[in-house]
Amino acid sequence: MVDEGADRVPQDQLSRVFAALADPTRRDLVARLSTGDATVGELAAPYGVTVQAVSKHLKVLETAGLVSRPGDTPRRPVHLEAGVFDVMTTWIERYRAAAEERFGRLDDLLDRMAEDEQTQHREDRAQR
Amino acid sequence: MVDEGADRVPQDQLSRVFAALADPTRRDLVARLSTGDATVGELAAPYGVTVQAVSKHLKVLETAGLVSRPGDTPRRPVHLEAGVFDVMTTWIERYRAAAEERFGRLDDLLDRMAEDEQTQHREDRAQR
DNA sequence: GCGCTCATCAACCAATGGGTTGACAAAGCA
DNA sequence: TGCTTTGTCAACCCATTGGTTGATGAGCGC
Repeated sequence: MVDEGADRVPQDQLSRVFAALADPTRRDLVARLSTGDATVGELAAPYGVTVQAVSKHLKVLETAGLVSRPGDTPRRPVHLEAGVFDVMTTWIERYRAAAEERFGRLDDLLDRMAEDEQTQHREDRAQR
Repeated sequence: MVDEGADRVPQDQLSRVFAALADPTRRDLVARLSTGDATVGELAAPYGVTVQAVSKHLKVLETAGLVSRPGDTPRRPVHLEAGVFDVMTTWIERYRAAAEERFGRLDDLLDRMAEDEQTQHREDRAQR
């Protein structure tokens, strides 16, 4: 309803991307992948969790489209797909813009109200 | 580790904001609030869920800082705090930028490799 | 003051999510 | 070939979450 026309981005993917980045470990994985591709083992090393857990995290990131892993051999590199960020920023900007525009209108309204109040007084003493 | 210095934005809030927006109902609430404040009842009306459920969603949005509700009387308006969007876009842009810069460097690297191949011949006189 | 409506709180339920351990498939190396 | 390393799959555990129903407070209209 409010979203009519916003379906250029499927709601599901939006949910998956936001959900994927809701986890601090996964955000950190993304952060590290932003500096270069890495293998699962390399990614798992710095954490206090098992490789299996990291593997799960990567699958979440993959189904969200944030990460790709060409091939299916061991030691294949994990690659960050930064393009998906656009899906989020597009959504965010849409509503931020709407909210700010509304603020703009509100500010205008307040300005006009304040102005009217002042005009009240000016009314009495002056018409220059 | 990769995040050193990125703590201007507390990880917790980042998690809460992303998690809040991972739910389609909550995204829709934000969308509708971007067009103007509303009461809980008004927000709940269009959905097939109970008012209690919407109340819970609003609490999630509130603890994420996405929404505020001044006062504590019934029928108080729910207000969108669009400023929190910056928390997300800041995070996103940081790593998008890093990834894109890396792509840039990769291109550079490939360029340099191609160049080196050509430079092989010049090697003879380039004493270093 | 008496109800009515609006919203929250509380308890509960089913489903999801992040984590573990254990078993297993697939390269790489002796 | 056989062993080791790397990663995934499967089952299970516990905490969290989105939803419900039921009861309880807080203002507003009569």
